[in-house]
Amino acid sequence: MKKDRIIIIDGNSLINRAFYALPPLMTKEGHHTNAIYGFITMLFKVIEEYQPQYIGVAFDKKAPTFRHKEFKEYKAGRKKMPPELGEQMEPLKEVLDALRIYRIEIEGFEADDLIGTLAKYCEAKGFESLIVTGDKDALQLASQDTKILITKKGISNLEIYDDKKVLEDFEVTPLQFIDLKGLMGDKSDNIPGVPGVGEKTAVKLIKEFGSVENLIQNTQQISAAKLREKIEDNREQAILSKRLATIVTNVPVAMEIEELKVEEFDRDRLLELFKKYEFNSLINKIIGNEKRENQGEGKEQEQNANLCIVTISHKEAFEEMMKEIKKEKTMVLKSITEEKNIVKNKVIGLAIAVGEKNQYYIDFSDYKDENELIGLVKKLLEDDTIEKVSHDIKKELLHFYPYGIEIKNIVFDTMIGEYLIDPSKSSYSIKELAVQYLGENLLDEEDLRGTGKNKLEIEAIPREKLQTYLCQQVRIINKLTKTLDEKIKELQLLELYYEIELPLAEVLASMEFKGIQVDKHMLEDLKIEFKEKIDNLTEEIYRLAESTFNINSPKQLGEILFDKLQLPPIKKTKTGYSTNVEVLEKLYDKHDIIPKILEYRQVTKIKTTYIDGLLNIMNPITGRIHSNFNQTVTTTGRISSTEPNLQNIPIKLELGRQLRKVFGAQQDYQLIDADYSQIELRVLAHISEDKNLLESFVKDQDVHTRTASEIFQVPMEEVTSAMRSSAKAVNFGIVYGISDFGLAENLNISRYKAKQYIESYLEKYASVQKYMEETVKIAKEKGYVLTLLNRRRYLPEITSRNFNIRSFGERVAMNTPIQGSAADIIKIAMVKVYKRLKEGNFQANLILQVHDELIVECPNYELETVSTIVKECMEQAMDLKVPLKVDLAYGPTWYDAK
DNA sequence: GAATTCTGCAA
DNA sequence: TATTGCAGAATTC
Repeated sequence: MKKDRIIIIDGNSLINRAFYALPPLMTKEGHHTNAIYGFITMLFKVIEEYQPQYIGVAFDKKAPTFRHKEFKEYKAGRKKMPPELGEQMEPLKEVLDALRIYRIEIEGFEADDLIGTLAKYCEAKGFESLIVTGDKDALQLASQDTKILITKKGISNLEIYDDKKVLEDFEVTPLQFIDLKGLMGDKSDNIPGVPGVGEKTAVKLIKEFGSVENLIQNTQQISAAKLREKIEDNREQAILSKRLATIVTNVPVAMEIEELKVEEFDRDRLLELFKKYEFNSLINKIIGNEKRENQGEGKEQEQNANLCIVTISHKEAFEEMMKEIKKEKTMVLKSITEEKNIVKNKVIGLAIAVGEKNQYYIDFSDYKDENELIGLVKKLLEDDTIEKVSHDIKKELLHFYPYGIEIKNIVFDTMIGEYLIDPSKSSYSIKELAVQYLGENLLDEEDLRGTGKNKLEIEAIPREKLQTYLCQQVRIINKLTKTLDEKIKELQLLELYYEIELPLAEVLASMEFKGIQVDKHMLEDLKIEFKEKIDNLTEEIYRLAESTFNINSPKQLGEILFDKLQLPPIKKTKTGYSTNVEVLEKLYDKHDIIPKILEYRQVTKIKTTYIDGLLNIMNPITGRIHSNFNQTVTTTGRISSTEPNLQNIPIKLELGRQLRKVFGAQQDYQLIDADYSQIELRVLAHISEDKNLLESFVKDQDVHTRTASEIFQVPMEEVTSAMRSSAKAVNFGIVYGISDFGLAENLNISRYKAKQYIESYLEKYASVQKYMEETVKIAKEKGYVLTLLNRRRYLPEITSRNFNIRSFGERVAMNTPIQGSAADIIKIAMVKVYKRLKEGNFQANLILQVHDELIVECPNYELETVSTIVKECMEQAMDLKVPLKVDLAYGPTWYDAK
């Protein structure tokens, strides 16, 4: 018969391990959770792996133990538990209670003693015991039936020890482990041992004499005189140390072993706690397990349980569905396409939810007459009387543009909704939403396609799987719409959501679809030109270094510069020497190789990131670049751009700026470039109502010159360019949430001087100071900050007891309302421009946004009108206490339009 | 192959 | 130890 198995966990040891092994995790409300998370992950892992019949977690009690009574310095000098960990103890116990796992705690005894007693008891009963701990002390308990699982590096690796393994690894028996400690002592518990005896000597002695007692009775046999003396002088201390290190195995415990029997956990309570601590992956795991258990007949059927799908494959069925939709007036849609090309993607499947119960699914390859189908879908999606809801509607728009279909009457997007509710999340998938709001576990793309080399092409996914996947999604979206809408209302985000973000999705879709023209020939010529430059520089650098190496590798470059050439290392990174521009510039005159490396860096950056990058991603059909504009990435409300990032095309240095010549308007068109002048400082003037700052903008002064004049106390005419550029840095600093350290770094001046600059700024701009203090205060009280349109960002960092984290929170509190309000403003402008151009049937198109700048591709004959419209929409976007100013220019290329 | 680090580009 | 992003190359796991 198989033995019963018990797992005994050293709670204190394990939670400590988990705490230090994991990066800090925090909930929205600012509770630290990393130790709980790590502990539970580890717990689940051992339970899964060893399937115990019994389980218990032992904790230390605060009360002093017999060891303290015997030796009052016991555990003295031990560092107090950091509060970030301390606050996690009680929550962990709550979770264990929800798991219905027995907690073993007895006053006057340490967890070790309870574990030892329990293990010996179980051994006698014929159980197999597994002790999980991060502490080697427990190894003294190892035997054939009592095994010790010790955490190795991190938390996921456990090493298993029985008596044999202990002997193998440490050359002593488990019980002799105690003797070792008697001699070596233990710093962390403040057990003295014999001074001067370390691990090596202790092992040697115990191997020879067998035990501490035998050793001190036979000291005359120790040949080394010094060692003998040490042992003889510390006899009592060795004995005492051994006793302190001995785990007690006969604690009087009034406990029934049956209490430790594994039980069904309290599901609802557990999910509630996991939700509170935002352990979404654990929620997933539990729900996933339940699904698997209930399954029996395969995953598909289970996943289908909540679905009621009607498949549409002919006209009559489609029209039947259409009737149903018209009755309901609202539909949720989600489609999937072959991954080919943005301008000719082919839709494979379309799922539609109508009301709570019904899902329809159209498999495009099942439908006989494709033209007929497209016609019907067009009629449906363009029907202005039917409201459309989706998750990531921009994607849906793009899926249907190639068919000449424009989805009309879009009323909700759950992805954007959740983004406004909390913009700090790392992902906004339907799966996440389902877990968070409904506790449901869905298929995701990974389940569908697999990962790595086994990843399937979308075309290769079995049809039924695709159908289930999409129908699940529309069902969930439908369920979530109301909840999210209410939340949006509650947070006073209605205007931002319905007037700005939702219409913006369509603007972004159109920008992506349109793309921007690039000059392929020019790029190819540049590629050759830059390759030659790089080859020459490489050769030159190798010559100067007198060896070949990978110049791109900071590690190898560091070795050449700082070891071989003996240049002074200015700065270090986590892994070695820093070789960044600042460092290299300080070394500029120290060696001829440095200027070459700087040039090499500049040239390779342009070639690899921009020239090669752009050529790789050019659309072969349109000859244009269709960047992806993401609406739910930034925490402040800005838009981000990827594949490629068109928001960081070089401009500061002429060499890089030349690249802008490859971005052009098509024949007989111009690029109009319109950018806000000082939008962030204008926002700051508006929010803070600072007299000086307001006046600066109302009078349309050069704001940096004005700032210089204030800080340095000279008339504006006497401001030198050096003063102006310092003032400019201060203005930047103000927007970012200033610190003297940061300003000093940026201006390359002393921290003291930077502090003076800041102080004189805040003195002159007193209301700015007041605003900064106020916003930090509000952030601390409420836990979030708001933009002009109530866009919200939570700041759990701001109450941290860690100075760095808290300071970060404070800077973010100051910066987000400014950066975020500027983002609100340009988004309004984008929606307005798009609308005006569309309604006026202009041929011009908005094609790019770069945070404070809009780019429109415009036919020559519309130039004047469109320029006026763009300028007007931008300047009138919001009514502030200062005017919004827009600089506008146009030309055949982006280079010329700036 | 995925994740992380360093570097550097923009507003 | 200044805000928000994205990407390429090297390196590590």
